[in-house]
Amino acid sequence: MSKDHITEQAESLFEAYLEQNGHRKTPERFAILRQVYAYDGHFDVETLYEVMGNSEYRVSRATLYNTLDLLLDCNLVRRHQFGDHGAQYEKCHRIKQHDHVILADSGEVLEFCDPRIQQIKATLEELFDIEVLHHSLNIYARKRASNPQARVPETTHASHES
Amino acid sequence: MSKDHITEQAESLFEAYLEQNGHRKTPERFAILRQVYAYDGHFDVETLYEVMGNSEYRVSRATLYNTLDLLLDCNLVRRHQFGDHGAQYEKCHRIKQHDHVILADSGEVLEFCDPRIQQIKATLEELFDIEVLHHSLNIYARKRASNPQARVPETTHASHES
DNA sequence: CTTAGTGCAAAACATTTGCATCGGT
DNA sequence: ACCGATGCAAATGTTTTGCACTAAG
Repeated sequence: MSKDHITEQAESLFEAYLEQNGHRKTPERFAILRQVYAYDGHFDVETLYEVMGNSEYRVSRATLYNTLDLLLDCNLVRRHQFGDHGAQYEKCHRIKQHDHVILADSGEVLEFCDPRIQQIKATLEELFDIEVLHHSLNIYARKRASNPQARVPETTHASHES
Repeated sequence: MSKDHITEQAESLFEAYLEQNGHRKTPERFAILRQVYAYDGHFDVETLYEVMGNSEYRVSRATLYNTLDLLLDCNLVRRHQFGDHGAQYEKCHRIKQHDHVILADSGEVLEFCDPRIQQIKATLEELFDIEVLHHSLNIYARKRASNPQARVPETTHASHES
């Protein structure tokens, strides 16, 4: 979990972003970026705060919110609002765009990627004469009792998480 | 805005729901339902609270939240989480399912309905062996400067609001 | 040196909860 | 009469803000 290729790449992008926007390159910011990229899956601010407490740099919640905003702005993290309580964040290496299925019972989050969402966005850009910046697609579902062996259709790619 | 057909229908459904679930049919609950259905477009709890203050029945915020939960449960309203601050609600006559485009600049909300989202849901049901309960698709975009006349593609149906 | 960034604690905000009272059933 | 629903205010949990201090440029 120290410094893989993706994390290094993210650090470069972050550094460039900070320079270009006249923000200071503080050690806290990079410590947060590293911690965010060390994380697999979703996390909330409180969790990040706690785990940063044991890290090289201890940062305040205010700094976390501040830095997460910067990371959102340069697309190095994504923010999600699954339920009602508190936003969830996750790292975002721009490959591997995906959306989420939230299971009602367990709160478990599945990921999937369906090309049709891109088609919808393209259609909307024409229809409304807009430029789509990003989107959020959350499917709320529950596990089915029967039919244990599901087969995998062709268009959609799925992956699991936590 | 008094009592159109849709509102009457909603009241019947609400009444049936309350009976079947052993909830009391209080005047507050029906006053809220009527006010919700008098509303065109999205509203937040605070706005509803204020407008209810001038209404036949003045209700507390607690009752609003409580009643909105009931209305959500019987699918007479939908809840949305567009930005960070506070949920937005809207009435939901089960025809006319739609999703939202949020314009970054103005916060204006456009509505659209694309059949491909249903296809995606069907695919996911097979793929993960789940039963989709509902979904939330928000497209964040900004207006385009150029290309004033956009033409309307075939698959997507659009509507405007606010 | 200048001033953005930080930590801390207080404030703001939306939502939930506890409790006494009210009113459907 | 019973007990669920209400209003109010206090509590909760998350995010923001004010301010004095630190450190990046």
